[in-house]
Amino acid sequence: MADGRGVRHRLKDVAERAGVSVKTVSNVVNGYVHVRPDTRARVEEAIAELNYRPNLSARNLRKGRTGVIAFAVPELDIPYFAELARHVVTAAADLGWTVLIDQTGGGREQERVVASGITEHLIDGLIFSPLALTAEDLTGLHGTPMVLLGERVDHGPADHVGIDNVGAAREITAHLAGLGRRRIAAIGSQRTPEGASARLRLAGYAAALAGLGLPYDERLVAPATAWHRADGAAAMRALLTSGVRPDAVFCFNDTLALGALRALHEAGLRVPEDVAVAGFDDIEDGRFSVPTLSTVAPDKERIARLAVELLAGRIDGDRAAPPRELSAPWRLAPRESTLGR
Amino acid sequence: MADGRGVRHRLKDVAERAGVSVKTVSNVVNGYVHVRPDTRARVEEAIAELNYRPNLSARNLRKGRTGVIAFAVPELDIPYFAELARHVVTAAADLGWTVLIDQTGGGREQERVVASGITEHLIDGLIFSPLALTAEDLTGLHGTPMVLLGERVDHGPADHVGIDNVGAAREITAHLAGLGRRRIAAIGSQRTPEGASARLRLAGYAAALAGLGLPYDERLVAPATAWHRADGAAAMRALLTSGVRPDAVFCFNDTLALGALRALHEAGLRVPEDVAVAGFDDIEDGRFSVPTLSTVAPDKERIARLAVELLAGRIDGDRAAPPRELSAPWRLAPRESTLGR
DNA sequence: CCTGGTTTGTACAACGTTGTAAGCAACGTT
DNA sequence: AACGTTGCTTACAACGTTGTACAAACCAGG
Repeated sequence: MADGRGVRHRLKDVAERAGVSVKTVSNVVNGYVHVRPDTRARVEEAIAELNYRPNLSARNLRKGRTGVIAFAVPELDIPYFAELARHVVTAAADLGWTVLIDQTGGGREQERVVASGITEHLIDGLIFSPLALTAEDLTGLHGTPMVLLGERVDHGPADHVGIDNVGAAREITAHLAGLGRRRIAAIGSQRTPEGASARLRLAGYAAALAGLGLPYDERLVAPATAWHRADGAAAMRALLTSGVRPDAVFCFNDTLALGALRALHEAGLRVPEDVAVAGFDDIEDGRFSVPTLSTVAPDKERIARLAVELLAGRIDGDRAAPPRELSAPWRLAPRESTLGR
Repeated sequence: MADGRGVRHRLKDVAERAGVSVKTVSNVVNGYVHVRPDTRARVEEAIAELNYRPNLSARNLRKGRTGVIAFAVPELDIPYFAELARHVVTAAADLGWTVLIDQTGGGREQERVVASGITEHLIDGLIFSPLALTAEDLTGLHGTPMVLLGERVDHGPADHVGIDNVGAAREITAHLAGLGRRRIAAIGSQRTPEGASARLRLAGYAAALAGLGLPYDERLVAPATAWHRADGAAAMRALLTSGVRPDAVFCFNDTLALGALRALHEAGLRVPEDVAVAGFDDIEDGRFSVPTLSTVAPDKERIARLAVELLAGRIDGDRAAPPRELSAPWRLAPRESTLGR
């Protein structure tokens, strides 16, 4: 009869309607066992009639928990982060958490604000993929449990999930060399302290060359301040006009590689016949680009699940335990941009 | 001296340290004007020393507001939604709101759960981009202010922001015809009730043909259940093997178009010489694909801003006012996939 | 029919915050 | 000197929920 939709009701309203105490309704709502079946039925009926929904702010205040974790990324529309976000949301939902996604912009100050807990008390924990933050920015502020992703703050004061960047970069470089390429360029190096991933992938690249007895040629290493498509295209153009003529190029992520493909196309060069191209991240775009993109495929689902589980463990368990370092698997995904059709 | 990081402090702690009442601290925190400078200074010092942060759950409980709005999309890693999400987060931040991003999966039941307010009391409002939901699913449940995006629930019981799909589809089809193409195919039609955007874009396509005196050929209209790259590729392949040979194709979104590009490439056909391709959405990928993708570019930033402003208006103002329908501008973005290089 | 245990329900206080009403100075005006 | 005014501060109650402590009702076993 009474509908109640649109109006906010409280435990008290339900209690009055069912003729029981507020706490009994609370017990029903929370699945407490010792409630007589007929009482329970009456309460549930009242709940349904009033369309009662618990006030989460009040519950959170009382319990000291919100059931919300945040996932902070530099930018949401960078495909790698968007895909990762999807997996984090899914993994969190499986464990009963809601995810609040936070966009930092990637600046150090903004990231520091996020880390120091601007959203504190609204979230129980934070999964953080920083770009610019240093380990020092993090020491001392352990208000909220935190799990770090990416390579920026390796061995910092918080739990961390990453992959073996050096090994993966070495393998994909070796893959290019295995095709007979000898003048293998790299796109995406960064001199700034922010470039932790860049540093590791460059190290892997260099290690592969050394292992194969190939020279490390400075001129073949192109920097890229950001890792967007436009930066990849610009770096590729710079390589092509610089006189050195690579026969392969390892881009430190897939968007750089897609930009490089574009620049090679504009220059009238064939991929992979003239220049083989490889990326890193295995984003969806690379499976449908022309040509399809060879890449390193990190297990994003695993990364997300490990991060969520690690965080859940921190929230429920020992917050003082020493930081853990977990590594997710990856595999090589060779496609047309190196193998041809 | 006393650091206090890592420990949670309350107004009471700050008050004791500063030698004032709890309410005075609250007043300082909230920028209340009538606080003597020296008192304010003492309080601020205590706040800094204890690294005090307000408990948002408590504040929310007291104020009846959370300062959080939700943005619900089918999938986060669909580029269009990812880009839209970024704009929503940015627009919301400008107005002092935090955005909680919700992933529905696109199923009707899941969407209904989100709409009926599973997160109720945690959010002040909801921006919702439904795929499967019907207007009936929404009637009656106005617990939380809501703004709808997309074409699924046009003229429903809630505020709505969209673009002129029919007009945009007609224009881009006319653009293809203007290049001299006569056998213009369409990819992305849907017979299900979910396909509201599909229906409108198909109508625009048909209207353009009619206006130009071109025949509407059933065989040139390819269905696609989902609008991912793989579906676009499959639909294109089906068109090519069906015997009808289009000289242009209008895909109802950009990911379909990128898939179509891929399939055309595999079939050895040149774009745009043999087949011109156009999409819809103007996602970042299309600006770097080979060839770059001609498309309809909706003003996503405007859509996001309108939605946030509309929602903010509902939250602060009249919730009973009749639903508003707003339309965001769009423009044609012709690129290589129709113009060539 | 009492005894002692379990089951079922209740009253009260607390979580940390802010709105309300009111107190107390210090001031300038009659 | 008595009187509002204004500026600054405080005590108290409430927001809606759940944990604690306890009372009432129930059930067996003697």
